[in-house]
Amino acid sequence: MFFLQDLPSLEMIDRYASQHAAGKAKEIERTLHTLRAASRLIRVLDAYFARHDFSQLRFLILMVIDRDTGRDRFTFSEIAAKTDVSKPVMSRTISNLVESGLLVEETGKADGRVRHYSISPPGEEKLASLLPGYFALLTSTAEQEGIV
Amino acid sequence: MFFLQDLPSLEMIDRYASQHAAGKAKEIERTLHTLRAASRLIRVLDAYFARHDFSQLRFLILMVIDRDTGRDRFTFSEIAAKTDVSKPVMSRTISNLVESGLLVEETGKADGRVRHYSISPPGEEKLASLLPGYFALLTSTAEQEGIV
DNA sequence: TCCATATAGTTATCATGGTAATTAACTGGA
DNA sequence: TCCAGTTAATTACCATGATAACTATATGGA
Repeated sequence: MFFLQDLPSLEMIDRYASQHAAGKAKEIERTLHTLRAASRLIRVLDAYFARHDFSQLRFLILMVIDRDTGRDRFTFSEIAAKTDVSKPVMSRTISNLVESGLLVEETGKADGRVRHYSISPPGEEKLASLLPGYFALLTSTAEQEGIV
Repeated sequence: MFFLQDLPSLEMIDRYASQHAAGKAKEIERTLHTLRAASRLIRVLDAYFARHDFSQLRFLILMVIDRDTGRDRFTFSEIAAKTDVSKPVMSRTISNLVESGLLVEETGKADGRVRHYSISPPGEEKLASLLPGYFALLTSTAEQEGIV
């Protein structure tokens, strides 16, 4: 997350960056602006999921499993690859989803190390209940923050 | 942070969002793209500060105190207002900076509740040592991720 | 004066991100 | 066959974000 209420002015950026990024002040300003807008959007989304006793990562895990209409089971590694978080975080988060009954776990028959996961009916319901609000926030906040 | 390696395709977004955000698929796609790019940049910056035994927030605190050329002391509340994090996080992070000698703390004479902070010479040095790499990453990563 | 209320900051506790080290299961060559 | 190396996932531990509850100090009216 990036946290500044007031972004540095162009003049300040120039003062700081002139030695090592001369002439890039305008570019840096735009990047900081985008960074702050995105951080705020992430915060809004996190708060939305927290209000529903959920988290963005749990939501995204359900989504990446659900969105592939051709398959219903994915391995731990496949999910991890789609979501770009570290394995320990994925491990903990998936365990949470299994404990709360939103994912179903099966250990691989061919390879005993591999865990397979599919969405349970309650998982489908949870995902469906969160999607409208998610997309609504995504569009409205992005507009407010000037991301789009 | 936002975590998806593969963003949902336009078709998927349409399928998910059509009921509640009809016609906004293109907009949602752009927002998700920006969100992912910003998350990656934040991760790169965090890694940069971690390599230097620092954190983005500690850096930003030094910067907001330093950048105001007209003043050298700021109260806790002033710093908190400039940086948009919760008070407990600010409290912990400032304590850390004071313990490591980068900030100097004084308790207010007029009001015993208020804490004033100024940057120490080592704090100035630390800030100066981090600035070039920070702006370099900001420009290069932003370019790579297509933020600019 | 003195207490109720307000304000500044801290402490306690939790959630969720990370890396390093570990455990469990598989694989391939001596 | 069997063990050295590899791969899949977990455990242990830490950093940094949050909210709720608390402590310490100040203030203003009876």
